[in-house]
Amino acid sequence: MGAGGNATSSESLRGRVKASPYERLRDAILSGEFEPGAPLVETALADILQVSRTPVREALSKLEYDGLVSRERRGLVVRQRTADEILDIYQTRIVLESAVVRHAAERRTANDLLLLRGLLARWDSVDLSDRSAMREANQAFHEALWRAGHNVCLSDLLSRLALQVHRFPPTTLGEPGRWAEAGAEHAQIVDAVERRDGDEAARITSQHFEESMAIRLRLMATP
Amino acid sequence: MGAGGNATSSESLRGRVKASPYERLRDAILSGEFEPGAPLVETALADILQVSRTPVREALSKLEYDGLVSRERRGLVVRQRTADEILDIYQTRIVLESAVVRHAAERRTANDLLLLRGLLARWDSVDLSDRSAMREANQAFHEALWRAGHNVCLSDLLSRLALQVHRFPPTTLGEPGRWAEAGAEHAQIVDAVERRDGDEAARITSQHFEESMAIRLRLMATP
DNA sequence: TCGTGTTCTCTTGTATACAACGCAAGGAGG
DNA sequence: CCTCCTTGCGTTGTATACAAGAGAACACGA
Repeated sequence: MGAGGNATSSESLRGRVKASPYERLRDAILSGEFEPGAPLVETALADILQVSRTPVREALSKLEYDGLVSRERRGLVVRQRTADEILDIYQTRIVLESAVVRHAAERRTANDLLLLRGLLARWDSVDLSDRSAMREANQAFHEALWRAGHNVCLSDLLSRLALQVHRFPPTTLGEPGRWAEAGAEHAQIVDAVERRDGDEAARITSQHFEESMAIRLRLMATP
Repeated sequence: MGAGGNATSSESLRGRVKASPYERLRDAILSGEFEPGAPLVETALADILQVSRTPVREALSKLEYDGLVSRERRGLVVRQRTADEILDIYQTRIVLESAVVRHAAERRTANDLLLLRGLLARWDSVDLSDRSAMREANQAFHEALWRAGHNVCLSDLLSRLALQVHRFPPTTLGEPGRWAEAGAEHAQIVDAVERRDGDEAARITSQHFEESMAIRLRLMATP
């Protein structure tokens, strides 16, 4: 189809040039360009991405491992998470995030702390009308925390888990007042990590994500 | 099997018929048929497995995600874990296993308990000279524990993590006296789960895996 | 003898062709 | 009118052909 009139999703998918099929498809799913439950036909995606089926298959296979697409009786579809699964994912994430800050409190270097303080300082200057900037700032902070834990296995697991709750709504930080509250909690976590107080850091982290989970559940209940 | 004379690894790889390339390669790596660091050339594996490169590539891609193979500058090799990485994996596993039994204590059904008791009862009748039977019994018990936690996300993560420490030695349960000790700890865990005492179950589980980690580190230090 | 440039081979990445399978629609028989 | 079978199409799974890149070996010159 020359002019490419109808396909709503082809626009931004065509746009990104240097990214791999995996990254492009992943971003398309995470951004909601593909609705949950939408069928993913290899030949169609190959057409849109302007590559052959082979790299598309590879990308889909990775996305299946990421838990972003699932295999139906026939073909793959964008994975639809149930409320129960979201709950499971959050509970798992709470466990892992708490563990990682406990490690961070024990193992953090001066550099880790510097980086965390830097990200914390930028928190209040983020434009609250720009959701993607908010998401990015939050992501950067938590990634810095993961790195400060100095456990590659833990941070790998967390980066994969984090993918699965980036789906709609992309963040729970849009709730009124939540941004500032989250910033305060982050500061408390960094303080505890600086004091090498693992228990306290883990406690606050738990609370922080419990709150986030509660907001998401509320959002899911009232769409 | 006709000509396949030299290849030491082709024997059991050719043997299994119905298994997918992924399963066959995974088992070959886990069983140590492929040495850590050994190069995995697609065409060679395709030859051995009697399939084309396409399914082999797919299998290797999954194995890379499992962390069992890693990508060098040129091609893939069986992943060699450093002592630090093993430590990271164990620490992560301790966190997750503790969390799962805490959940199990809260959510276990009567059926879960029945299954666990059944596996526990079989523990002492396992042939201690049969390493693979030991590994299987242990695996079955822990999988039952994962299921009793009723958190799909947690059990998925754990089943993948468990893959990564199945490498040599396949189990730490071969140490003198460790089998009985582990059985006793398992029984304590199940008791705590039955009493719905999550804290105690988590505590014992932590200890259990700390011990396992200590044995493995000792084994790694003196090969 | 050592360093460097070039070629050559081996391996991966990509595209395409073919086979097998499942699903759906349509027709025939009860 | 309903049910069951058959046929056709769409999609995935597999094989193979081709292109591009990285290393190694070799030859040539200093």
